[in-house]
Amino acid sequence: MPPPTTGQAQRARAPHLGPERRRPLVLDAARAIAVADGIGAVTIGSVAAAMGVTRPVVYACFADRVELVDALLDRESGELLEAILAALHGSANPDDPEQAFVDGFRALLNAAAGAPETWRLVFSGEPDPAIAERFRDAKALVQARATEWIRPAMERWWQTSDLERKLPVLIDLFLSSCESAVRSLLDSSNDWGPDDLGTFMGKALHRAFKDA
Amino acid sequence: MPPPTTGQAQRARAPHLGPERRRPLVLDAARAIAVADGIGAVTIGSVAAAMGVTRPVVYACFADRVELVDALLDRESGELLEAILAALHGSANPDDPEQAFVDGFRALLNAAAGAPETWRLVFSGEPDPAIAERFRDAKALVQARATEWIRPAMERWWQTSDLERKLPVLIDLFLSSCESAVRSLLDSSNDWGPDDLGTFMGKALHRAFKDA
DNA sequence: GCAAATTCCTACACGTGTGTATTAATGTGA
DNA sequence: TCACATTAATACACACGTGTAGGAATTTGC
Repeated sequence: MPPPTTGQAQRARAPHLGPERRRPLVLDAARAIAVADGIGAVTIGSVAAAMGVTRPVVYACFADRVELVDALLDRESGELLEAILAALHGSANPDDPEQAFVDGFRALLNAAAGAPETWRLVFSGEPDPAIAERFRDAKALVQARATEWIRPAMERWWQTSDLERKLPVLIDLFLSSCESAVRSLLDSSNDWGPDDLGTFMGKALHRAFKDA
Repeated sequence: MPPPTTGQAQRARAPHLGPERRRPLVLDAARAIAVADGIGAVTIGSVAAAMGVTRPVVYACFADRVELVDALLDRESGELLEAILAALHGSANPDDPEQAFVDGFRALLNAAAGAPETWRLVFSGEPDPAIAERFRDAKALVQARATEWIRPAMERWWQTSDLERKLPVLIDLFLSSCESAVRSLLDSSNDWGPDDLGTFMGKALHRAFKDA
């Protein structure tokens, strides 16, 4: 006997989309789960359940969990990494170091404000050993680029002494400050916007770096 | 037939110690695993195997995984939290704000240098949802104490304007900088020590906060 | 309309980790 | 020395996640 009119009918069969057309939907579902419960909660089963489909359907789109999360991070963090690197490059104002810091932070925070869920996802940390590698790689790239930007700046502007020794410490401090700024921006319990927070943080970090 | 002289005899039965005497040994094994492979690798099974014992023996000491890791974090992070709070309190030099920052960072980093494994463990992040809560609690406590310390300082020393709005941002920046400093100290690829790094970071952060 | 290819669901086998009842060994005190 | 309490090992049942084969439904092309 087919289910009566009471309650929901037992779940209807999902439409025939095929791997190609379903793949983006899988990533959407995966992102929703990751934002809500962390990347660790993204399993083949949870993604399948979230989109009302069985696990083999997901396996038809991605070979395994790692490949799925990999694809998710590729899609989500691509423009994010672009934004970070652009924020570093675009702020190379050779005459006004303070303005360069401010411009950089404002560019970074405007990018974050434009896609808050993505940033919240990537900045929430990496609970999964199979995924940790990706984060390490991305961080290493940003670190390298930041070093590229900061080293000549400190040489040119402030003739900082003993730079090779201080640089690693300062780079870590700089990146931590960027993360902190993004956190503060995404923290909805305050009313900071990208521009005023960027100015505030940029000026503070400029002071910290100026006489280092 | 008992095992011949070749190879190791099949593992001997563990001595009768009882839960009370074995509990600290369990925590030692758990810490070793956590330091080596992260807290996520601390399972009842892995701990039992590491100490040459079967899982029920571990269950006799701790009701479940959460309670075990909880106890580990209690034992390991107790004096660590003490050290952080002491670093905050001890540096309340009311006349010289820069020296206060330097003293605070130096106290923090000296504590970290004194028990590097513990700090590396706690600062490596929190891969486990069941454990994340503990970290959040500890962080909230430190944040509250840091606010207590920084708010009057900024009022008294610098009459910072619009403090209520700026304070959350500055506190997050401050704590991020502390984490960054500890990371740099524990990073063996450089030659910074607690005192010189503390001085360097303390001065930098003082400049950042001075005219915020 | 209807056959055929595509796509989805059901069902299984496996691995790892949890938590517990039962059985066997060890110490210990009389 | 030997019975008895304590303690450890074996073995089981369960939950959850992975990954795969085979049968049923839906599209699509003719």
